[in-house]
Amino acid sequence: MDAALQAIAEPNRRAILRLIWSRELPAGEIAANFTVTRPAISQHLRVLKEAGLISERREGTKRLYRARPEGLAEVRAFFESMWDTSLDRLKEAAEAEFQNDQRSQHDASNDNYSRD
Amino acid sequence: MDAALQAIAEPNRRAILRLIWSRELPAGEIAANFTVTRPAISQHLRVLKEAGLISERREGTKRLYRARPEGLAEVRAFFESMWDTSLDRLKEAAEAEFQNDQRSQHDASNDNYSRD
DNA sequence: CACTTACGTTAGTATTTGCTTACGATACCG
DNA sequence: CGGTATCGTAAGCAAATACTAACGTAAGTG
Repeated sequence: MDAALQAIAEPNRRAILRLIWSRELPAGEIAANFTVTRPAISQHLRVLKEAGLISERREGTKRLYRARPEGLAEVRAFFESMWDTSLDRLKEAAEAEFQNDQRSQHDASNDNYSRD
Repeated sequence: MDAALQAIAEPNRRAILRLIWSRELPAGEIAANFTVTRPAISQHLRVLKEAGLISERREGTKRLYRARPEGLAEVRAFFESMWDTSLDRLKEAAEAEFQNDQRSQHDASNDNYSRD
């Protein structure tokens, strides 16, 4: 899962993933959609493959790539787990609000980032 | 959203996020949970904050940090969108298969950078 | 066979990243 | 005021990263 998160942190790799999410494409056509060189895309494809996010299939001299949704689902589980624990927090917040009616800043969090 | 994905790609930052997901914690106590030095954690906190993933509150000489689920939700939207487009694709694929075998890239995905 | 197509791989490089060791800033307390 | 917590910032460094140019490889094609 660590490798998958690392892989999708790169914008070009996310674009690749989107490109071959539902249709299979040869490496050349994938690379044609980017400004970087073909070897660069080839390297990105390797990272994605080793992260389990895409699959490769050879057909003659071509290599067809396709996204592997199961790989991303693995990453998605990370977020779901976070939201599960977030229920604890919501419960705490609810209890606090029940005890004393204080409307200080329980939702503000807008732009109260302070700066020196 | 780019910054958020980049931020959670780092294992220590994910650990920080989990640590302050449901409870507010001062920087020192956060750092106490790691082997790296306190300044390193301080830098991670800055990255997380600039990515909109955490919020900071000052109390005396302490700085209390807390996760900002809205930030992660933003990232989660990325995954949802992937699955949404996947449905579109599947529908298209089904229709295409029903009608005939036609290969025109009418959807153009998005910005297709070109290169020679 | 030579030649082409469609790729990956290697070597080298500039930039970014995560870290540590100083140092600076701010709130507090006597 | 000086001294102590608590914490961010600056500088510097080793490692990782994303890239390009050049080369290597395997599958056709004549």
